[in-house]
Amino acid sequence: MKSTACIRVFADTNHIRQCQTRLAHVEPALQSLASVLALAGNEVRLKILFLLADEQQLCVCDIADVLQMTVSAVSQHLRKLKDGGVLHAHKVGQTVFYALSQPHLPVLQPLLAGLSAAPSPQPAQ
Amino acid sequence: MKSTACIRVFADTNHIRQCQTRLAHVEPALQSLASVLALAGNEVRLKILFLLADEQQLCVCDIADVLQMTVSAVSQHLRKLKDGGVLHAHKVGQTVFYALSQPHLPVLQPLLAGLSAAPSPQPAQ
DNA sequence: CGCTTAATTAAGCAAAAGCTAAAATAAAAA
DNA sequence: TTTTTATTTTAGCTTTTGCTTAATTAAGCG
Repeated sequence: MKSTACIRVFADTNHIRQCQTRLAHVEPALQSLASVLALAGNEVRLKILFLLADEQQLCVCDIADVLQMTVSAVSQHLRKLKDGGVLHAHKVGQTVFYALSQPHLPVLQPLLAGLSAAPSPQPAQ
Repeated sequence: MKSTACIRVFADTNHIRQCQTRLAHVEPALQSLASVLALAGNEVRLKILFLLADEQQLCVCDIADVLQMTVSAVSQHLRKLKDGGVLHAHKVGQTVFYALSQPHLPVLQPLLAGLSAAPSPQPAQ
């Protein structure tokens, strides 16, 4: 993808290759993490995750009410979160309840917990 | 944004309003967090962050070499990260070095640290 | 069964993202 | 000063995202 390489003084080819190796090593984990962060990196979805961390479980309708959004729009977000393994759903009668799912909880819990703690962007100085 | 409210049995209006209040409370922090996660939720940018966590600082050229990407493409990612307060740059001669910045480090550090530790998506069972 | 309710899905569209290629800055070096 | 090098910026284009509206599926209930 790259045509002209930099010919700077410090072009340490060994170093470059070392970085590439290290990257390749974590590639699968990094890819997985990136997808979770991409899901959480949307304000609406992060709100949904925050609510579910608080409330254990909520139905589509409740979430739509809280966020003042269309059921359809919310449902589409929930689908993404479910597909990403962040949420799981269980149906009771005709209502579907969503809840945080195990797999990525270790990543999300601390982020969500930080929200209730620190209101400002700088968390403790 | 919503036309018809759900008329389900458990439509607890008080509960809904309680959730809205709690959300409103963390709104600024949540917004800030979402923007950082959105930045990190891109594979290329997450790689850049991972590299910088390892290497302290790198120039645009180095990163482009490691990622096998155009300098221009990398530069555009770096700009977003810098605008988001995740990175800062300092120029030495004609080369610009980028490094992780303080403000959002408490959020990012644990995520990046988790990468080197656990190769699989499930971090310890 | 037909009707209502909860939720999903599909289609369409505007906005945002991410890349390429080319032009513009800026700081050495010749 | 002209040229080279490192980086940024711009324009253009394709893909993805997130919403709306309308249609569809599914589960009670009269």
